[in-house]
Amino acid sequence: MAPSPTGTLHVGTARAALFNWLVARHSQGTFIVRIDDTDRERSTPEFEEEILGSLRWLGLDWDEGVGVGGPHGTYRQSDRLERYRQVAEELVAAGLAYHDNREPDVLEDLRRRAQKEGKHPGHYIRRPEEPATSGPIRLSVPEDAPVVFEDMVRGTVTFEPQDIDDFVILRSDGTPTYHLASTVDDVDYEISHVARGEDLLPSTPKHILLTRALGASEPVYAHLPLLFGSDGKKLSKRHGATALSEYRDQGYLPEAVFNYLAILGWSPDGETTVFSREEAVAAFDLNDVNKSPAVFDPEKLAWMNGEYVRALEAAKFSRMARPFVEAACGRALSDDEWMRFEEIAHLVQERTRLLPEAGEQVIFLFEDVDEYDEKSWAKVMTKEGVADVLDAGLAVLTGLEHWNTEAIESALRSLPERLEIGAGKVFQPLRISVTGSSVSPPLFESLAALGRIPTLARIERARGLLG
RNA sequence: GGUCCCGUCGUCCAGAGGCCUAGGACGCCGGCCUUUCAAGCCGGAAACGCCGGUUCGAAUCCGGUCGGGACUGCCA
Repeated sequence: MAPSPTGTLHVGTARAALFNWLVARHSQGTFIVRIDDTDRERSTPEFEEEILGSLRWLGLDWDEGVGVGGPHGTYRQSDRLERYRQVAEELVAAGLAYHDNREPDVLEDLRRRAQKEGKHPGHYIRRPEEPATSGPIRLSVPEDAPVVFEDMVRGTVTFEPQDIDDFVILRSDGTPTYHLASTVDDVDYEISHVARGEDLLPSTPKHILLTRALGASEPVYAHLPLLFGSDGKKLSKRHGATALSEYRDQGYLPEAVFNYLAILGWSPDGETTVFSREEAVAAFDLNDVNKSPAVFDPEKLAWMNGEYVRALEAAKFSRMARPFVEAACGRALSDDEWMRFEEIAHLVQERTRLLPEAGEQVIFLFEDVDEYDEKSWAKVMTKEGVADVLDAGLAVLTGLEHWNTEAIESALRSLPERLEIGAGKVFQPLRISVTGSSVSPPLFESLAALGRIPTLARIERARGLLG
């Protein structure tokens, strides 16, 4: 795994990392995280931290690389610039690469010519007659044989030499291009498997040629299908959240995101959708990964998150929900208030897919209800007899000796029969009066958690509005 | 334009010549449960891009076609 710290960790990159991790864990291999920061302009330490943090959050621990060390230094390309420059020069000395001092517009002409003739630029971007001693260094692409390789997800992939141009490996400022740096790293770090996005498939013959020029043999490649947005285009900002950290901040559970990402392009058997990390590790095989791109569906992720939220231990759910509840209320809650939440937390948990939803469900516990959901009011509170229901409710609740779920339930349960109306006709007006909406956690528990005084006050208030 | 990759329900994933009247999941629709909403349960609509070929038999193999995508930089 070799992210570039030029931005936050993208979900597509996270998925590639996830697959790398699965391969390593499945085969008891070594999962390595290195940093591709040759783009000094855009790379920052902050992004690097963000990316590593996101990886850890997802649960992708690495055995070797940035932060944890290993036999190959810092695993940061910016610390190896000299190594890359040396390799490039050795290749020049060996006659396998050359300096190219042609002007950009000369090269541009060659490309245009190729395009005009319906050919690949590789036909013309070649070593010039007169070798230069300055300028960027290009690799000399051997023109005698096609580059063929077995991709673990694509199968056999073939590139003709004319379709590969003599690409730049060392820029004129002496810094390596991505191709050089990443290939040298693969060789130096003895990488056995490279699983990366399909967008790098066209670069792979270059990497293979470079690897061979270095006298090494290439790793096994696996090019993962890309992630698309709902419009079938490469996933980007306009499709919603693309940074993994946004999901963390919005209260998604890492296990759920892990599971969802894993199922994009792979499945253990075609029947199972929800599975643990361990099950994924046990079943994973790069050969089983799909070839076709996958559309990232936030709806299914939300559902999946709900599966994991419901499976959470009660205490853990409360702990995780707290910041979202407080955010919904706009203030921190006292321990006393928090105990009231915990009374109905298990009921909230069942109704939560995304943690922020937990907050919305319990605002009524902590904030007074001074306006009501318009639709709910219109549908329920304007009906005949609602005032009588509230009066009756008020009467039985006021007389309660103990204020708890059981007492409230037994008091209210008798009302429908006594008033000779349906249960819903009794409970919905009370629900709206107390919570402000016709949708809420179960009524008796809600009233119990809210407390006697506020409950009665709210019913009275709603009763007053009915005139 | 060129090179390469891809093509099963709206979406994700099964299917590696007969087990397919194509299976599972999300979403959607209907029902049950129920004081609401969820959850759960039951049921439903929904796909092999198209055309040829190989074969007794093709979603599965081959060719073509159409469609989509990636790449095409001294970015990664």
